[in-house]
Amino acid sequence: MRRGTPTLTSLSRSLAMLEAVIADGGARSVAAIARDLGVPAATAHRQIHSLVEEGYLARHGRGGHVAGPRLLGLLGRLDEKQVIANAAAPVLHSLAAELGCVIQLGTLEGDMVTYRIKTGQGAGNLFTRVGMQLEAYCSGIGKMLLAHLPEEQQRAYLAGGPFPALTARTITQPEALAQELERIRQQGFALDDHEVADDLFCVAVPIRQDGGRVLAAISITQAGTPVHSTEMLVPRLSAAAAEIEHTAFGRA
Amino acid sequence: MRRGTPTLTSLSRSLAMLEAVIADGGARSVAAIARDLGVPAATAHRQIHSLVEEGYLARHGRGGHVAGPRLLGLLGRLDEKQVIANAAAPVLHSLAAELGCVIQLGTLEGDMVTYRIKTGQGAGNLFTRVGMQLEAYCSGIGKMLLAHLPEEQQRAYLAGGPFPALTARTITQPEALAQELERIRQQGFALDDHEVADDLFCVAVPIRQDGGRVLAAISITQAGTPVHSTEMLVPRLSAAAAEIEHTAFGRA
DNA sequence: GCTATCATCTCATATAATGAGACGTGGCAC
DNA sequence: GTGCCACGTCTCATTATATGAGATGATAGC
Repeated sequence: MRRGTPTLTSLSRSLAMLEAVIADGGARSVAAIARDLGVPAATAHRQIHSLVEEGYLARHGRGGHVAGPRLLGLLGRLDEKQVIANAAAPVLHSLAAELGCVIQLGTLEGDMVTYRIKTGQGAGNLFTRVGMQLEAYCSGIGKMLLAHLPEEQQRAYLAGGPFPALTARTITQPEALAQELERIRQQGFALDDHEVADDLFCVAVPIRQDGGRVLAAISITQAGTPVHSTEMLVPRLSAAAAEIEHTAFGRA
Repeated sequence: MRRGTPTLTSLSRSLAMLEAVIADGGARSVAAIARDLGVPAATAHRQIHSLVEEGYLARHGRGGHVAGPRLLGLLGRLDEKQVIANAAAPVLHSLAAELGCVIQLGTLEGDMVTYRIKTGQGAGNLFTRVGMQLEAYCSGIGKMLLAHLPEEQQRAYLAGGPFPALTARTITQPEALAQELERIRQQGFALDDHEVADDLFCVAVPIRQDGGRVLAAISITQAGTPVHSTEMLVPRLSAAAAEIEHTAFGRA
């Protein structure tokens, strides 16, 4: 197993077998796959049987195989947005530790923001939890995501109020919200200026795919008197976003 | 490795490791994962290293790991539509063999139908090939998929003509096509009555997710004088569709 | 500068994967 | 009906491969 040597582990053989079975949509017989891969039929049968037992493949009809529940489950967690979350997790963890703030990552599902990552300390009564869904109009992440909705959907959202006030500063008027979204789109970051809770202040920036579609947003939340300025936070967040985008979508 | 014995293969260990790493979004250290899984640190390191070499994981920053390019590639081939194609392949193969016809599965990407499966014999000059993209307005699969577009998009499609005639029977008028789509939606199947080629006749039914969204369609093509009646084909196709839906979306 | 934690490497050992062959089965042609 | 062929399954001796303890190097925290 020296470096550079084309390794020959049982794992690589099994994964190659898995992909070979998946590749043809489950139609070809095991024997045919075995021939293609140049492995003995008995070996191919044993490997595929193991993959079926593991739930990574599932038998279907006569000799066919399709992706199994465990593989689908694994990949389900890796949809586009989850890919971002996976790429983001380590970046956000270290940034949160460095700044001593809570950092969150959220995505828009329908009208609601889903919080997928929450890391760091220092925003005592921030009530969000990973997996929680919140209305979009009042949070930094939510407004950022709304700001980049297709025009059609954004109009529909704005028409779909009401937008109850959570604090005295919550934006409750559709017109004001529309202006705010426009401003957010232009300046590239969103502020939650005590709009969701009286002592919380938050800055959010978008995560983009290939510089285009906004699929997620990340935010830093500070409680009470802010210790970091917006001017300092935006570039830091943007740098983190760039790193996340690169990890999630760049060449591996 | 007797039957029933909780097998302890190196494959299962590696897959468990893969999932453990993915599960936490790549944040936890290898040592932490090793403790959680109760395996020696050296083993965990070696396994993860192998997975990285295989391209199923990728290192990220300090000690973090995220999904690797090969795993993401697997995901790409297994998106929603591809999941259907995988589930459908064995069903369609046997049905095609049984009926002695060509059976195809297609999905709509933009304005074009992508043919993902083509199986069976007996439609000599049917020129489609797997992976080929064709205009939607003239084929059974295409019309079925158009019929279940959101109203907005369907209107846009109909306004986006022209629809060149491929045969004397091709529907070329937007109004006529709109009526045809409405009829298809109501009767639950689509006919291609020599609209795409002079001697081809085809019946198509939809594949639905949870009884709702139409994500794909399957069709039987007959050349020359049909040997099977539409009345006989529709239930057979529908049964196949039901089986595919169950495999793709039902409990595994 | 010291210590604790983590990552990496080596190596003897035991385990698990391998592949040839034999057997059972189903489909198909004649 | 009969024989043939391709496929799936099982066994078993052999060998390759994964394993885990421990030693070493690298890093962060105190």
